[in-house]
Amino acid sequence: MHTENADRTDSARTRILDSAERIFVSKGFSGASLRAITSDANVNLAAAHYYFESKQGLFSAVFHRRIEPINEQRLTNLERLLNATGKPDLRQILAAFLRPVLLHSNQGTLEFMAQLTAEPEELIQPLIARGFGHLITRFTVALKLVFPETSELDLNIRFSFVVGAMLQTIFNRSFFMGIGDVSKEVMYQKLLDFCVAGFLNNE
Amino acid sequence: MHTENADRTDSARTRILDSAERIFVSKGFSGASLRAITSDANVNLAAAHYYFESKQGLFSAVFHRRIEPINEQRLTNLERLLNATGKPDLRQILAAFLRPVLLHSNQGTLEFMAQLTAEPEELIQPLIARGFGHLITRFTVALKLVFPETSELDLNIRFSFVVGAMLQTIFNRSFFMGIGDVSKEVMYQKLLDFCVAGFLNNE
DNA sequence: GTCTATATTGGGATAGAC
DNA sequence: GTCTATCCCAATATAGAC
Repeated sequence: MHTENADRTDSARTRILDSAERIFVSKGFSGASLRAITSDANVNLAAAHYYFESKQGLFSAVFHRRIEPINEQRLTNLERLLNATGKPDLRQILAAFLRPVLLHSNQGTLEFMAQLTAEPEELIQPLIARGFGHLITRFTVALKLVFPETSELDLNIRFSFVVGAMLQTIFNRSFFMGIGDVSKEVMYQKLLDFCVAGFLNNE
Repeated sequence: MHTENADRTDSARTRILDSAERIFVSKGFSGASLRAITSDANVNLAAAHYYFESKQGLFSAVFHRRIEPINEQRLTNLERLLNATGKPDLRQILAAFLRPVLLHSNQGTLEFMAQLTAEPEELIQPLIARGFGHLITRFTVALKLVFPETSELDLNIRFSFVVGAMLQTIFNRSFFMGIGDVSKEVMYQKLLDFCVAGFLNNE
């Protein structure tokens, strides 16, 4: 799928990915047409099929390009944490999960991730399973170290609140940053404070 | 748009609304076709246009049927609270917002509400403005009574975390209720505890 | 108010020239 | 690897009979 020379061919391929990402975000999978995407990317309609075979293939490629690096970073953060200290604290674990998204990702990646939750089951389920399954397992195990008395179900429920607050932050960030001077570092701290406090109390 | 007799005509109209709600939820606005909706509702394709004029009109009707009663209930809860006590507490305010959704709405309504956030801007922006604008204003004012020292921007940010956790709860509820025996009352309490603690800490 | 039939558009996908 | 042309299908919408 990937050739060794990387100039003109990659730039067309990359332009398609960039345009697709933006249009999938604003219109959703069904609402985005290959015609709109390829026109935006200044390539021929057939190029999309040449590089990605199908619209689903293109969506999948957009997904993996952005989500996998983030989740690898999250796992790296977590492993480093567990190796350094026998029993990490809650804030460190949540930070390992939230930091790569809130601080080290561009807005396009974030909005694509948020958009994912609303796509049809049959489209995203295989992507989620491959991209997030291992991650959630590892974080649940880590959380269990901090809350050995708490059931895994309970930990998963609280963790879903964290995910929800994070996604809402992504959706609204540009909105809030438009109103006041709210940097992404500030948003990150506010979100982390909120989640740590919420997680702890919820015994 | 609405006739006085309410038997066969309303039942067709209602069946279309019900089917539309379910299919919009699972496929999104663009992914849902009038053909799929009317076929599911056992009415003719043309009936959808007869009752709702266009696909957008149908979407709008689904929105108003479900969201307006919920938001009226939220406002009623809030007004009762403010009239009863000079200075309500945070938990009461958040409960006024969350209770109508988590305890008194059917799953279809909830999923439709969650799905909303991901629809294209131009589709939902007018609906959101009309359906949620006043609500958010009133709740922000109420929160300002509890946190007079905190900026409105900050209150809005924290409130968005609450909304995010709520939406994630909607998305995942059937999932969690499948795993363990987690009733909606339990989910509601866990969510409320999480949000109150998160909101308070985040000074 | 319900249905058939159809106008019209737009979409994904592919064949085949270059 | 890029482009044109086209196939084929599905979609919204509407006209008009009943």
